[in-house]
Amino acid sequence: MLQIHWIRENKALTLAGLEKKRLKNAAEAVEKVLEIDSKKRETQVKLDQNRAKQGVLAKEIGELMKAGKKTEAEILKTQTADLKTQAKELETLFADLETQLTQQLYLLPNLPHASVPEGAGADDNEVLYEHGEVKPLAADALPHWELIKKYDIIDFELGVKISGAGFPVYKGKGAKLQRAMINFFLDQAAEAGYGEVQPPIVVNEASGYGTGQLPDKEGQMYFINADGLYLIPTAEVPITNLYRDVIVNPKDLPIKTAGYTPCFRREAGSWGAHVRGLNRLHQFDKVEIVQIQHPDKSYETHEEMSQYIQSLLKKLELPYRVLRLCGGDISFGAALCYDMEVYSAAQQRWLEVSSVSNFETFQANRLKLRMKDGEGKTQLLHTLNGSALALPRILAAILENNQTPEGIWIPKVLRPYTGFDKID
RNA sequence: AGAGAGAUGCCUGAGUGGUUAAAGGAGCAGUUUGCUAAACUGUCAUCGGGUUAUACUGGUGCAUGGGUUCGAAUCCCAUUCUCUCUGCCA
Repeated sequence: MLQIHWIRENKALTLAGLEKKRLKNAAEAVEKVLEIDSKKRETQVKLDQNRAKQGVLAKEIGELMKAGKKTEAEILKTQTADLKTQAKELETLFADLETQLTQQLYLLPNLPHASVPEGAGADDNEVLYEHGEVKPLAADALPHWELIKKYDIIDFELGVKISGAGFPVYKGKGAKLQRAMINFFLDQAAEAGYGEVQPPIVVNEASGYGTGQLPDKEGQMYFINADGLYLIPTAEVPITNLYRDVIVNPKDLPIKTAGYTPCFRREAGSWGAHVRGLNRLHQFDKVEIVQIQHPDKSYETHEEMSQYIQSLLKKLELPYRVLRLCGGDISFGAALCYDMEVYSAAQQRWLEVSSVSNFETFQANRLKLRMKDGEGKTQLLHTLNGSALALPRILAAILENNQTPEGIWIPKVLRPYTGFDKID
């Protein structure tokens, strides 16, 4: 959430940023926010003055009562009564304006970083870097949804029976490979200095608001009605919310945390060849890395996280590219976002396997995640996160790219974890 | 799930209706000593008004939401959470 006093003082910058993000009616939205804000502050002044008077009167009444001057106290009481009726009106108005302001602010996305390219959608994203050779496959090469049947390592029909579409059952070497990847990613993260956590995979409403999934992406999350809890769409939610309402010591920065969790997404309305097989699931596994950083250093950190994620892809020997998302494609809360995509040879398309974002103070403002700066003032921190990595599409790419007549070769780095070197 | 106790700032913790969220600790800033340490002083949540910025100044905040009262950390109601005991259980 953007900070209202920042918008107040940087109206032009706010507007330009919102337009780059392709927010509809940006000018209108900014005007509305500022108007509510000014009314709210006006009301607060009146209310504060009213309360100040009430306080003075209450004190006087107290003294009169002590002195035994009951009739004089009664006179002052009638004055307080008038103030109280006024105060009640002002309080209602103030609360209403406050709600309105929050609701309006929730509608505003984060402002994009200066390096974010202009653009309306996925076609305008900037390719920053490509790595690895895209080898042509044999004419009889199969897409991963055929390979998993051939080698019997993932069963979608069984998943349908016990849960529904998009909930695959991993079997045999498929299940083992999943477990191997999780351990590999967690070990790598530990080596890179991330503290490991195992967070809950259901979260309350406050956590959903903290990282920005609520209110606008409510429909994307599974909701447990009986207890008012949401299944997490990503470990970003519980891990970042560990630091909700926390004032950290700047010496402890950056705070680096990693965790493995299953992720749940309803993905309402998705269909077609692009969501076939492992391309898009309702439940999948992911290792997530999160950093909390000093505002002056968050862009260095973003670069460092991007390099770290790329190092994983290199070790897995997968061809990949890095995109800098344009204003129209970048997510609601992010100021800067790189997507990592691996090339899926049999599908002949790029698959997003990671997304690393700097949220600047957008989440921290909702989380009330702060530090004390040099002058003893509280200041919002920056939050960043990235997938390192999401398993299903990595698995799809490994299956498709590494298929040979003898079977599917496991990347060398994973072999100590799987205990086998090919699926056949 | 049942009974009892409890929830106060970054942390510990006093406070049972009348100006003040006591006190201590951590952190930070300043002063002093040749460095460190120590000592001393200050600061310590949040929204405003005011100012170029200070200064100055008002409100709110004792788990959350209501209520009683001229006045609530303190009394009442509801909710959430924590601890202890009992029950159940991977």
